[in-house]
Amino acid sequence: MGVPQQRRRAIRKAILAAAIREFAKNGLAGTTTQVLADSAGLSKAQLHYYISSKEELYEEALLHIIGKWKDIFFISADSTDPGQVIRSYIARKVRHSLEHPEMTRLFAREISRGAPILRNHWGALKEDVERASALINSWVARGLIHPVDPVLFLMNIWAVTQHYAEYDAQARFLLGVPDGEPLDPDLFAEEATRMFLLRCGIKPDDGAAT
Amino acid sequence: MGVPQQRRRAIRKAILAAAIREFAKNGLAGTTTQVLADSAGLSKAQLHYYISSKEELYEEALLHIIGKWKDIFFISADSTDPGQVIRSYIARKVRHSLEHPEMTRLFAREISRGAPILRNHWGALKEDVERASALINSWVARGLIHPVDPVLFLMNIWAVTQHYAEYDAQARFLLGVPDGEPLDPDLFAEEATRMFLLRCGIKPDDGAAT
DNA sequence: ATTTGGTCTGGCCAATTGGTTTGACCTTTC
DNA sequence: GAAAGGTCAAACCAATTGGCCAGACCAAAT
Repeated sequence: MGVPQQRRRAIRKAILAAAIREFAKNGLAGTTTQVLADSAGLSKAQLHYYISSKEELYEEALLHIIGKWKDIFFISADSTDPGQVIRSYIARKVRHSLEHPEMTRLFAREISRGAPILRNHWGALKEDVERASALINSWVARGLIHPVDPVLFLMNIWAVTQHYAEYDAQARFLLGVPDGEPLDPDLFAEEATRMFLLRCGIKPDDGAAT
Repeated sequence: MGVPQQRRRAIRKAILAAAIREFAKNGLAGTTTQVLADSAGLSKAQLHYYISSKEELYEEALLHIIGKWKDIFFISADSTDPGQVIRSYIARKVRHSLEHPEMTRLFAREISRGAPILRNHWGALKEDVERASALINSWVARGLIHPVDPVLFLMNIWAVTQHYAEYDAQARFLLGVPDGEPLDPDLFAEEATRMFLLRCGIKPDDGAAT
């Protein structure tokens, strides 16, 4: 691949990052192509040279996010210890939420609108959820955790772990963390893990079901 | 008050409801005054006769929401039973989230943007949180519940209870509930209550700390 | 009947928007 | 070195937007 190809790729990457950043802040309609261009360090004409339309860039940003998530939040079924699986999953999700809040925010915005775009890509989501549900149900069947509705359990984990990306501003205010300083992922992951493990009947410290 | 005054008030109410509905869907910039007018059953000119600007209407909608919440989500300290207080609080929040998802969504959008408007009205929030925190701390001190960071505890309750308003579309898809049918508040409230009570060391069934 | 005050309408305008065009510039290839 | 093709900036365009205005309408008061 030649140098120009690399340059092209770098620009596209910058555009995508800018898109996620800006769309997350003010939504599809609330983000002008001029703002996108500025945010990506390009002129407006240059931006339009690389993208076909604002709407398509929006969809691309969403697809990029769910693709990335599929990689990061894989639930490995090879561990026999539910406590460890849950703990690791929550820790990864919290960390990602705090490190890339724009992704979570953009995703939330889209769902909150009724998911007009992502609606067409829900097949993958369903698959993942069903795989995770099956795993949780198998834990219940083997008596490793207390009975629980796996879908509600998963959705509640998402709710808690994603909350701190979306409500970053509120959390900072209530916890007294200034804007420059990062929020501590361990603080949230700790508490969330304790809660969900307790829900499963697992003592947070030793990882064994009661 | 005369009939014309009533009419005026009814129109303003319709405008406010339309504002919450539409702003929640597409945000401040994404909502045109024409759409607001249509949604309120008025002409655009008529709308502009009743409001001074789109931005001000947006702020009014936000203030209306937090004002309403202050009334609904008051945590009464007169009950000596933490379990009952928590259970009632969660039930009210879930019910409200499902019955008026637009309010929760609009609020979430604003916070997610960094709360540029609501930032100026955070005094009230802080007060409420501090009152609730004091109550929770007193429970801990009296040994009624297990030790817990009250702010994290509260934020996690919000996360879970508000989740189903924001992620309504996703929840419907995963639970297989068609768009016409309402989501069952008890299903979510049940699970959430169980979880947070367990976190406090309260057995969900009898309401006594272990 | 006429005045008066509030309400409403259609038409209008200035500003902004997404996107295009034109022509210049640069790099590669022959 | 010149032809070709990719890249870019400035000007531009059509469409949309928030908001305004002159006057029509209308109910109540005189």
